[in-house]
Amino acid sequence: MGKRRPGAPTLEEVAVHARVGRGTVSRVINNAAGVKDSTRRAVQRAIEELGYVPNLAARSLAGRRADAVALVMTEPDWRQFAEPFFSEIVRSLGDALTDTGIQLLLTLVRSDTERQRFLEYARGGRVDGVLLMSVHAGDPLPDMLAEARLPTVLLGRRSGEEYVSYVDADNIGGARSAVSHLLRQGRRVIATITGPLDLYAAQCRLRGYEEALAMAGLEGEPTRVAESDFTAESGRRAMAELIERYPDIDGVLAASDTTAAGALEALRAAGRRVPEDVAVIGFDDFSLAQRTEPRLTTVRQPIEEIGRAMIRLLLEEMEEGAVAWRHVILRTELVVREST
Amino acid sequence: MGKRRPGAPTLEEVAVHARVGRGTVSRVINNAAGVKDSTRRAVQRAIEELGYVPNLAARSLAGRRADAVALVMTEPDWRQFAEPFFSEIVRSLGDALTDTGIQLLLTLVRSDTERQRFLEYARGGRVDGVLLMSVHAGDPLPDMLAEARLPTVLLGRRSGEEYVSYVDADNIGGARSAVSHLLRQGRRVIATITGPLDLYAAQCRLRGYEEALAMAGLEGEPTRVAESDFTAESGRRAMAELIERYPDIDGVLAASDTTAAGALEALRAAGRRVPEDVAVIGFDDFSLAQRTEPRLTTVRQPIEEIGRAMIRLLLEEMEEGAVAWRHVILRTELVVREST
DNA sequence: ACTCAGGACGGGAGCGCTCCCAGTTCGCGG
DNA sequence: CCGCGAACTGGGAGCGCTCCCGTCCTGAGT
Repeated sequence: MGKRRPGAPTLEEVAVHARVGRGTVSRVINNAAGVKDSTRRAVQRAIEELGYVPNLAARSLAGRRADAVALVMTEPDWRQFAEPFFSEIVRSLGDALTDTGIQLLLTLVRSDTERQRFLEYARGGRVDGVLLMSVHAGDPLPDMLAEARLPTVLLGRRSGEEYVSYVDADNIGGARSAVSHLLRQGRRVIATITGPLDLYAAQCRLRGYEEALAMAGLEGEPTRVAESDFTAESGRRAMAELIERYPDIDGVLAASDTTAAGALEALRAAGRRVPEDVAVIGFDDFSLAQRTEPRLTTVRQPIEEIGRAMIRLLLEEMEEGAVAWRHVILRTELVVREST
Repeated sequence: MGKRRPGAPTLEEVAVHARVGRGTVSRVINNAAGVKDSTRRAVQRAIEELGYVPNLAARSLAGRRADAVALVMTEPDWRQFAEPFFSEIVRSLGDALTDTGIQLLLTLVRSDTERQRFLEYARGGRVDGVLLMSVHAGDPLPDMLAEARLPTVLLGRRSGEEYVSYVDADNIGGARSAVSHLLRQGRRVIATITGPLDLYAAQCRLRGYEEALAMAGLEGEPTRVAESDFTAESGRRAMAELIERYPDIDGVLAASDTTAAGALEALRAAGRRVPEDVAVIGFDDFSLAQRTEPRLTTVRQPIEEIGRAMIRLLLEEMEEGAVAWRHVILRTELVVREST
């Protein structure tokens, strides 16, 4: 299956053509020091003339590295997270890798078969490290990768777990400061629309909401909670439900900007003005937050930093050989706009 | 950068452990015939005991193939196409590959640098073939891949181009039959919401719309067209615009189900009943079409078949070495539900 | 008992690169 | 003009596998 381009020139042929040794050609294509300028140019001309492209399989075999890392997504997330979050993360990871010469490969793992196949691929040495998108609690993949001693970094913690490297945003703090902001504005009937509560991030945001109320001495109050799945549609439904349950509601923290956008629609439909009657806060601060009407106050997730941190941790592990687990929790920040 | 797990067992070690030759172990892990059952079992036990995993770099080097294909997306599409179309395609490609032992790798190409890097990766032999998502007209990637003699299959044609293999749906026919359906229902003021018209698929759907009107002898009529970018939001806007321009509108063909969903909202907001006042037809038949209110009549794209066809063409090219261009145009089908 | 076809099996010869050491050349002070 | 580090350069020794050919063993046929 799949004969490769036959007769592709080899490094050896380039060496002959340039009248130098293999070692020298190798040094040139790897930009290594210690080659006279004139020699280097000669080799480069030979490469040009022959249309030489290094064979990556041979390079991997000899060099014992793949110069590639995988970003693995499991089915559930990449559907619901799909839109902005996913694409933003991929972009920021791509940016963080641009000048490392490392290829970013996305892989979908939707079934046990595919998980197994990916594992063989990874253990077979086709990637030097693995990035995992929001892994669900029961997924055995992180452990399997650890067993294979493959450098691995998770995006987002799973509950409490420490024996794995991860990068996460301070969801608790973000939610807390959002709710505090509402309280400072004099709002008193504050509800929250959560994400799917089997996701640790969603649990954290809920916790932050509760903590802020507690800090304000409102512990006695009932917590007003509706669950969503991060989509606009579910946000609309959840908001409608909250309006019904708490007619005097005057503030809402949504699970994401998308959810908040849905909530805004529901509020409009119910004739409530934002922010006069009800203040709304989103989460994420993707571009959507600036296109809503009114523009959304939201908790900014530092996507760019998350991507950079993930790559940094992964590279460190690749360097040192996965001897320690690293955790980075990035600060979130409230961005105040017109909806509060 | 990135030392690989040191001391991973090699095929040689397995051979020693099982007291057989390297050849035999190779035959076992490749499921090749000509190994006595008892021997095979012994080897498998040795593999088990040593936790042996084949080194894919060595296998690629010796076997001259990568057992992987890349699915390349360029920035523009994977944002706007994003949601259902993209995920459905990936799913169907994944399914079509499951029992070939070939890994599907997604790659994002967002800049010239990344295009170049991917090309090196592909020409370096890390993949045996390339699948391209809806490539835009000016993209040089297909030609570069052809030059490198890498088997390549496009999803969706670019205008008229023939010197490349592709799989596409019959967009013209689909749009035509949708509009004919509306005409048969006695609708006379029929508009269309197109996709971005720099996309050939969108042009084709528009052409189908025009052809159906022409076939019905309505050529004199003005064509009623508004452009969208496939999102629900743009569908809503386009629909609102059409209502204003053609108050007596009684039928609409939308660019996609998502667009149609937006159009439904705009119609509801304008107090038009569907299908009594205005009939709406979508395009794609993704699951969304069954969740709208009313459920959407739509032109079904055979995603499953598209995925299978792409893989089939690619495997054929990989087998024969990219000597011919193959084209497959798949029939679309009108699925009538409640919105007409 | 002897022959011989055919199924099993072993292992040499690479695949194309990197690593690294030994050899060669160069530049410069004495 | 010689001596000596330092800067270059060449090429052997693998990396771990597949391919393939030659050998060995088995058992049926006579």
